[in-house]
Amino acid sequence: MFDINPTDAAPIWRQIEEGMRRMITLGALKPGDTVPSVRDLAQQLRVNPNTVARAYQRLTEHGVFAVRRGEGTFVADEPSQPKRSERNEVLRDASNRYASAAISVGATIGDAVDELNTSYDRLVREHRRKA
Amino acid sequence: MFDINPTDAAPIWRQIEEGMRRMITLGALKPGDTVPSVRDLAQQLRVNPNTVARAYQRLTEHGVFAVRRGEGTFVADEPSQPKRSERNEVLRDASNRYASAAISVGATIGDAVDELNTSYDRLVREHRRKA
DNA sequence: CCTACTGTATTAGTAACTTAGTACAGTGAG
DNA sequence: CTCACTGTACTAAGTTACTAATACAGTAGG
Repeated sequence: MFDINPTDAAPIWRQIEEGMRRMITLGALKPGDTVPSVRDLAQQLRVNPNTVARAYQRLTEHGVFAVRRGEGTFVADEPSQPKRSERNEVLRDASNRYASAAISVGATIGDAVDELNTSYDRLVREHRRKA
Repeated sequence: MFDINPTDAAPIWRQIEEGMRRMITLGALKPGDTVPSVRDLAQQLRVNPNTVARAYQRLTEHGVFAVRRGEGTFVADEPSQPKRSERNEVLRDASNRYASAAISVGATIGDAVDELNTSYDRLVREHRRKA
């Protein structure tokens, strides 16, 4: 599905949330698809079910997932994309962090862009593989 | 000097450490320059002196700063740059995080690169202004 | 000497995350 | 109905990280 990095500063539930959003954006998960159950995904990722549940709840609150109680969790028919303003804010914050890190280690803008292309392609490829 | 974002997931001491490295990389701080005292910078950034001290200690351990006890802290005569392998690792990790966030909000690679250019330029301009 | 500044060390408090265990309500297949 | 599965809720504990408050040690200048 996707990888969890326990050493990352970002909490696991956020990594799961982001991973699910990535898969939807890239088409590896389509509207109506069933999502692994809380307990299954927890076992697969070797984390606590509560951690997965937290990510699923957030995604449900934001209209990305739809829950049919007793049946399971599904990708919403029209998974809501974040508003453009919010999207831009997230992108800008992430960009600032990356630019800051890049400069602090002496990377040029060219280095940073090259590395970004590599990372982006890798993620796209990873998820397309399982679509 | 530089801005601190208290809402950022990254701890303040790391933001300070990164900010100092940026200023050195961009020439806003040169070898031999004196650095604000722990308490001064703490007051300026509205954070606890210990938080600044932690950043300074790390920079000193890595050979970026030099301390003369009782006198103050200075930029080392030859501030050490991280090894290429470590530099690449930091850059790659940061790039992965950025790419992941970008995809998760539906940004194209073009969007991500544009935003990166903006952030990079802004940081360079900010520090050049005070060099 | 003494005051004011430097960095440093120690201790405590606070908050977040993760894990664990248990329990409850709803659905569907046998 | 019964059983196995769904998501959800709650409490508790443990760990870790960050921040805060205070005291200590060294240096320079009046």
